[in-house]
Amino acid sequence: MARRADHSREELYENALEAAQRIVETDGFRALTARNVADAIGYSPGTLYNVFANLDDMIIHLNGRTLDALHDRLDSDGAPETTEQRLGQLLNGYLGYLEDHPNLWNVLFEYALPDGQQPPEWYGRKVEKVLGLLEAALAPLFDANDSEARTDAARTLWAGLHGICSLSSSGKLQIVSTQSVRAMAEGLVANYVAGLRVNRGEG
Amino acid sequence: MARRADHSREELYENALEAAQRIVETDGFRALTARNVADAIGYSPGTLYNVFANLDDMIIHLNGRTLDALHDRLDSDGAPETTEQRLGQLLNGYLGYLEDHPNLWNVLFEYALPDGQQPPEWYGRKVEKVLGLLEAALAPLFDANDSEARTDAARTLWAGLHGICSLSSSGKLQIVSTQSVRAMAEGLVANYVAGLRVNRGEG
DNA sequence: TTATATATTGAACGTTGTTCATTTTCGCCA
DNA sequence: TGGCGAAAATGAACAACGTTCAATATATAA
Repeated sequence: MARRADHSREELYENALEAAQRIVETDGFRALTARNVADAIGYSPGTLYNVFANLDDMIIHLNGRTLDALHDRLDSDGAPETTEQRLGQLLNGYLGYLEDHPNLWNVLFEYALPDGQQPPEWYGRKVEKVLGLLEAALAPLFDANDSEARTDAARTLWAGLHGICSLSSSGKLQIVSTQSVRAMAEGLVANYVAGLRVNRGEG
Repeated sequence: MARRADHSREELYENALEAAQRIVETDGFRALTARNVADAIGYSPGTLYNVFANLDDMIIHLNGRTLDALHDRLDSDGAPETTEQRLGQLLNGYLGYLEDHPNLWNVLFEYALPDGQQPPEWYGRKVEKVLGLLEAALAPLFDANDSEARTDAARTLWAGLHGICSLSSSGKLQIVSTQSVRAMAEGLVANYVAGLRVNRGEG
């Protein structure tokens, strides 16, 4: 028992996260245990602690992968003509990812670090990368030099979408149909953007 | 040892939830364990299972209390003149509660039942009661008979606020100041409502 | 006073995250 | 080729978790 040359540290990292992802997608967040992941990759639980600091750390890395996948899905190369079209494209991508990977999405947003711990810096960069797509789509609605308002708007829309999907998927919004989620999300984007146009026109 | 006449079942229920609340507010969600609650009320862990089906059930009842408290706080009797003033009042109440009871708020929104389980029906009624306040505030923006649009708008705003506060408090929005949260929340309400007015004017 | 019913217990079970002394193997150098 | 040092992997062990339930002690009824 030791020094198996089966896998490098990088391979172990990849295999563990792949297994974690499969476990979450198949059996949900509560099935994501150290022993389950270790079994899935054919190693003992202790080995995981050579790769990750602890389970929290592993989950954050899993969420990092999810953010990357979401970003790739949203970063399509189609060139829509209007701001509204581009936002609709992003919304479709977001809801589509949520539909394809509900459990992964769940871990991404519902998992919280203990107490007041903050995610690491590299994680924040991944978040910013996704938010950057939204910012770019919203750019036509703002003065080029008013980057703060643009950033705030992107965060607000992003958070608003998250709130709708999060509360509805956990049954905290008294919602029945899945159509209603899409309608609310579209309404949020449409009305918020319309409001931005109005206020910009006034300002 | 058994049948202490110390407390009735109702008192036990109240004491347990009070203890649970204090534990959450003091030490956070991860400190909310059956043994901690049992210790706090001077009973053994097994006794809790005479009052609640399990810990999930206890947490849902705790969240029910939180919803009641939030409702009472929002249901102030001031009579603001404009729709925007009333919405600002509700927003202040919401953010105020979040500031006063961050950990309770956290459990209310971040705790999710396992798998696809739904909250019980009485819990849904408490949610609807809070949403009703928002609906009433938004009523002037809709035709009296279009209750569906009104309901959707209330849910959307409610969920949007939740998203902003949830993501920012867990460090997933790259936000530094607490002022920024308020600014985003105010921006969400202002722009969304402005958008509602525009679209209603068009329709 | 005795009997019945029931509230309460706390030991016990299986599982969790996590640690670390031990063991085994790899890679290198003589 | 032989062996030595470094390091990877183990898995038993620990404390704490949710949960169960036979045993028990007490309140109440007879």
